[in-house]
Amino acid sequence: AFSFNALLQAGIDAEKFERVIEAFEELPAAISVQPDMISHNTVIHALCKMGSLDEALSKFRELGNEPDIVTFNTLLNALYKSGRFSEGETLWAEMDVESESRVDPNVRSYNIRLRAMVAENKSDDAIRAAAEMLGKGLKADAYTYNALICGLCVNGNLDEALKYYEDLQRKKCRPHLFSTYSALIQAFVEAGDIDRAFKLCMDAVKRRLSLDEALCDRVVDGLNDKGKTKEASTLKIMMRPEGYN
RNA sequence: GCUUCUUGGGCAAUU
Repeated sequence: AFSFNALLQAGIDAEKFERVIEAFEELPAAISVQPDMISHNTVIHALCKMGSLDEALSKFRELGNEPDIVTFNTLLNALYKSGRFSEGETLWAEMDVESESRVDPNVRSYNIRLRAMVAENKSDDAIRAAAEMLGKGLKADAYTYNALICGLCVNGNLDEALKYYEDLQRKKCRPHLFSTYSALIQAFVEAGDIDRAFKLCMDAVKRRLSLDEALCDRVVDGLNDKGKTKEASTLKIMMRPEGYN
């Protein structure tokens, strides 16, 4: 069944979703393999990716008590991503409920949900959910921080974003630094806090991270507007790709 | 142990 599952996954990688469904329906009888949970999850993933979310959901219902954490995560992600936030929340509640078929949300589940919450401009809910996650003993990872920081920046919740950023500095997990820094710097530029933006640029340089040129130019312009020409030229030199001389 | 689920811009990656 491993090679059967690998075949299904290969179909997803190649974006031949109809072929995945076909193979899932026809091959087991033809080559006498028993689809396992991974097979079911893979085909549900394929249905989600081809936009047949409702079909994916009915496959999920057919599984009864079988669905595992991957099944839930796949469907939650698809629901949230396609703008069906409240249905996602309903499914979350179903997963998170006390019953014999209970499935404990893991860090990935929370990461998926946190992204959805900030995308819905529900920063407070996201902050609460993150705290709840930590309260359960789950550890925030790079995805968690990235989702929170980028989402809070976009929502203009800069104080909270900075808190998570500082929190992140103390951890050793490696976030996706490019988007984390880009989101923070852009948000502070737009909020007119050019000093903070400059400081973040310098932090990024220290981490040997090359930032987006256009964004750096905006910081340079902002510094010049404030008469901070020394900082402006520092940043210009630091950011030059052929720099370090 | 190996196959399924969440973020990601560029560069590079010895045939």
